[in-house]
Amino acid sequence: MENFIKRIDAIGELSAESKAALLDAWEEWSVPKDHFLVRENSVAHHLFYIKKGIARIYYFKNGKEITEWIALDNQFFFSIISFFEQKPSNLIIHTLEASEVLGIHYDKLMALCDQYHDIERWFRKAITGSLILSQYRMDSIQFETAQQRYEKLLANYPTIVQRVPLSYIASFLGITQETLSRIRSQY
Amino acid sequence: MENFIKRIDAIGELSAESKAALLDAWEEWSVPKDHFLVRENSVAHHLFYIKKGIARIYYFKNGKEITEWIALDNQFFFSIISFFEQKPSNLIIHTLEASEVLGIHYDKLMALCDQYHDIERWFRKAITGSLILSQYRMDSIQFETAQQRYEKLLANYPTIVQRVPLSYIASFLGITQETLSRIRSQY
DNA sequence: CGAATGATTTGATTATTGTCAAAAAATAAT
DNA sequence: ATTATTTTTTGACAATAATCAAATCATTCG
Repeated sequence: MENFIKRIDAIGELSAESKAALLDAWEEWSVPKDHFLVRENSVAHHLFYIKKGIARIYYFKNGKEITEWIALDNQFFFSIISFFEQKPSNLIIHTLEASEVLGIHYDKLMALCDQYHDIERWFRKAITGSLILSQYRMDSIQFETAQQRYEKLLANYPTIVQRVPLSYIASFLGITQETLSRIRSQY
Repeated sequence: MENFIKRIDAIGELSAESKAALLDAWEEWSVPKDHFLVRENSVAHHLFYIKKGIARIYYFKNGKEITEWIALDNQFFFSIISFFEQKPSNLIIHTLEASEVLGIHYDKLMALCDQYHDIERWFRKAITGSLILSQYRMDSIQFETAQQRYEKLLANYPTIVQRVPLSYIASFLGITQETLSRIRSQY
């Protein structure tokens, strides 16, 4: 639980009471490899945090799998559009390793935001962080070559190559697996 | 002021008191064409709303202008990273027509968020909208061809082509002006 | 172990867009 | 109105990555 609380604290300060209420709202699951946390065409009810393991967030577009995000140890992750709009989406969340996952239900989080002003602020800051990340990622997709994006990914997550199949990494980078394979052969 | 209030209301409900406080916090400027609302390497102190006119948000990257956003009538716009982190950025905001602009100062907005829980929630919802938009834009950049992106832009903002130079539109779409010119010649 | 299945690499070709250069068109200035 | 300046278009070519196909390489299972 240690790292999780650190991540919660890093987002924004909370009163003791609010923090206790927030921490209490998370459910915990231990799931095997190849488990679906969110299935296709369902509403994303939870915002997740991965304590241990790997989860892949992906969807089908014109019959092809598009990997939107790969969440490693100690990351928050969720299906942004489906979660906020509480509408079904084609987004799928699937574990690539046996994982320990925490999740908070949309209704519970909203209730906490209603009840505690500082949780509302905390969540506002969390979303702000997401938005900033999204801006950086957009810049990366638009202006960096496939090779630069791959090198950055390696620098940020050195273990990812050993733990995630090439095809998923390629699709996360927005390139084909053939292109990624050619980039790797250059080393 | 009519449309502005509609946009404020559309984001989220506010009590009469909060709404009055929020509305009171906006400053109003009438600026000529070619006016800089935010200069390079300065901190973005304001979140803006454009009542009338056009503003372009851009920055220099490797000596080239990159247009991050083009704000037309009745849109909110701001330099996301600089505003939230209150750090100087290379982002420039510049009017392309004589414009009427509203702006709220970062400190004032934060103070209102502290004071009124429902303004905090309102702002959280506003940022959520921004994040969702950002996700859709990322998808568009990654998977749509330049032509598809141009057609979408035309559908959403039919007047933009008459009001904004081609080179800015191209840079907003993430393509060169030569490519955009070739797309247009196909019609 | 050895076949079968799945993942990755390699090869050949094509499509899209970028780059650099110059021409043409549009706009502004004298 | 004519010149000057800016903007847009066109042309030739190069670069990046996609597509389709086949060949390796690795892993799993009987």
